[in-house]
Amino acid sequence: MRQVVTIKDVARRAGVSPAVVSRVLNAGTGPVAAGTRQRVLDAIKELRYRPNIGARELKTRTANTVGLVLADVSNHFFAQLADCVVARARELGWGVLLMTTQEDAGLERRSVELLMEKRVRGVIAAPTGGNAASWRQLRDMGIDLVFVDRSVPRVAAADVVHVDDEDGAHTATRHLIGQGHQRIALLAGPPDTSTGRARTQGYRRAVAELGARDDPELVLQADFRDDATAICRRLLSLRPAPTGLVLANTAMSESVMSRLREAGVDVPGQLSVVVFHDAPWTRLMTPGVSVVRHPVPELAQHAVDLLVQRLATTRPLRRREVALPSELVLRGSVRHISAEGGRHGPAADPSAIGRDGACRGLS
Amino acid sequence: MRQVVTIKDVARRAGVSPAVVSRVLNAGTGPVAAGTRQRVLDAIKELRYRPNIGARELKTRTANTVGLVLADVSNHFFAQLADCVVARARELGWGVLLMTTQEDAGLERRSVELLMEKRVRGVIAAPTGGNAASWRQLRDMGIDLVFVDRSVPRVAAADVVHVDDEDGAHTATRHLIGQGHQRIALLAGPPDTSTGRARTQGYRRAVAELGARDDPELVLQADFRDDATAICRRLLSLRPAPTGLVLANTAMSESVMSRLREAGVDVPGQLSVVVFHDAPWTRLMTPGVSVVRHPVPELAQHAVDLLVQRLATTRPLRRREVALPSELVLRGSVRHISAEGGRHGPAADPSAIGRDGACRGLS
DNA sequence: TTGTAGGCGTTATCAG
DNA sequence: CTGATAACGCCTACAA
Repeated sequence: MRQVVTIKDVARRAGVSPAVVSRVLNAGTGPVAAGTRQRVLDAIKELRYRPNIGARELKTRTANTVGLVLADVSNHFFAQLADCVVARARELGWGVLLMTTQEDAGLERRSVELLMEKRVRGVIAAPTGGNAASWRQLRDMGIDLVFVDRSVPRVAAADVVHVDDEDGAHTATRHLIGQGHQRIALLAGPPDTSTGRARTQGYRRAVAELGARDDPELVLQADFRDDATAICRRLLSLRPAPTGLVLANTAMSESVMSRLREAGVDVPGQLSVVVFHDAPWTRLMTPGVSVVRHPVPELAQHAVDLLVQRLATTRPLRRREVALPSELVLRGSVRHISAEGGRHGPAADPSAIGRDGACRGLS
Repeated sequence: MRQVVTIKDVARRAGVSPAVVSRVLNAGTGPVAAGTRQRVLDAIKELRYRPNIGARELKTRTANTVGLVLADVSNHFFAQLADCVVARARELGWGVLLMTTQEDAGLERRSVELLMEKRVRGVIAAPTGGNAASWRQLRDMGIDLVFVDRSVPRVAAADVVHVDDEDGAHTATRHLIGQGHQRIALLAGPPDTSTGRARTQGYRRAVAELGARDDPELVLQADFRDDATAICRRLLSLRPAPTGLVLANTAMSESVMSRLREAGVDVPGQLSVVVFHDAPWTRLMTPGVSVVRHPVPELAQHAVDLLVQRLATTRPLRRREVALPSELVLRGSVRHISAEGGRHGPAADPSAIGRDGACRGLS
């Protein structure tokens, strides 16, 4: 970094002291004569002076940067989340330091450490589930923390905004059941994530309500980095073959659908599918894919708002939790079948095909 | 930000001076006895001390943060780019400050200003095309700059790594021509972006080689924020209707495809399409969409590498430009038609359907 | 091998 | 209204 124009240069140019320049920079911080102010402003413009935010933060002990910790921005869900957070943050004049973890707890820990050393003002994170100690230390340093989408149970001092995934999975599974499916597979995230657990629970509850045997083979909890091909092989080798699938692992759903298609699996003729997260591609498949839609913009907005509130006040707020509902969006990837033992009925249920309307609660 | 443990606290705890602590922090910076070092290390651990990077940067005048300026992370192309850049940056111990501009030159300018004030070490950006003065000032401050994907012609001091879009558009158009299409529409980005210009040129060159009349109506240069529905209406109202379409506006291609599908347009029966950027959804449509594949990971890697090289040396390097080739990936969205006047031939060309192989150069 | 002192660019306090 | 002066947390000669 070469030498760059500082507040002193501006002061000299304007024929005043650095203190005065500082005052015009942060208006309201002290008196300054109109004439002087103009001279300073001119000097700033002529010299193209830019204040050094780092130095300012050192002095004032306040940052204008927040950290955003996500697994993977190439996943559309996180990408959309990041986009919303960054946009909202910019409106408030903040910078966003983006860290990705690839779902790796080690990388996550180092990300948190870097964020601490950078003295960011707050952090929004979709945590892997581990690193409770790191998150706590972050909080101990006075850095506010909001978990979004996922959470870490043992970190009490963090706000959390998430989707009611238990209900979402329950609704999705119930929908399949309502269309006559009895053998329904689930592909969820690992049980050490809060979303993986919640979605599995919702699925299990629906299956239990069906009174069906809870075949553990049907529950696939894949690591986010697992190979989609292997998962599909496992899925397709289940006997008797499931007629329904709840695809609740957002990181893998796209590639799983791709593999299924390559394998010649007819959706919904052969397999009915409901996917978590309303990614754009679900609308482009033929037929469209029924999804559990997550309110991503609201998720992001609440996360930022919770953080803002904490940053605005100095006294400690008690922990808050926002649970947003998801909605089941019916398109054409679920087929109605006759109730007897998972054999396919002749016709697709028109009510479940081609519609893009939403339907909350039980299907 | 509450009071937090500083180097002095560690020094006091270890019974040494702050200077010693600093030396063990930055090993190799000066001598320190083994026993002392251990006491300091212990104190650091006990106090859970984290150095204040901001203060360090103020002193050493070097940052470990780079800025990343993109239009919109919910666009898969940029998301993938961001993911690669962030991942690579982390390996090198850097933080990445992400700024999105929504293709708005004003937002871009403010982003650049914030980056300057943050005194980031370098910036990687896919610029809108304006703000030449801002980019220059960034460089004047000694902040290294690499343009990726797009560039600003009037900013000489920036490296640029991009895709040979002229060739890509030419190849795509030639492919359509080779399959018998004579009336081919283009949807590109606005002409004030380097990619919009290059793709339009490549298309024009191919059309000129065909010897066909260059119907200006066929060239749609849409602003990235334009409404996909309006564009589709315009597209579908062209008379005689084009039989081919080069979708070279990455930000809109997904929604345009969506609208076309909703409008009941048969691809490729009615309209043959080649899309820029190999987004995952192109593989999920039926049939798969032929694409001009951009080497995004290489794009990101080169961008980071160029930046690293600049950051590593103090003497000024001369401007470098890396042009990466794209490749045409044939799937099933282009149909072979008989040569006479744009009427559809009976059968799809088998060589252009269902293949996922790549074919560079002329089709 | 260790400690002291000065300063990075900025803001805050307090005399003029 | 303005200007010295002293931090903020850290690094680095240079002196001990």
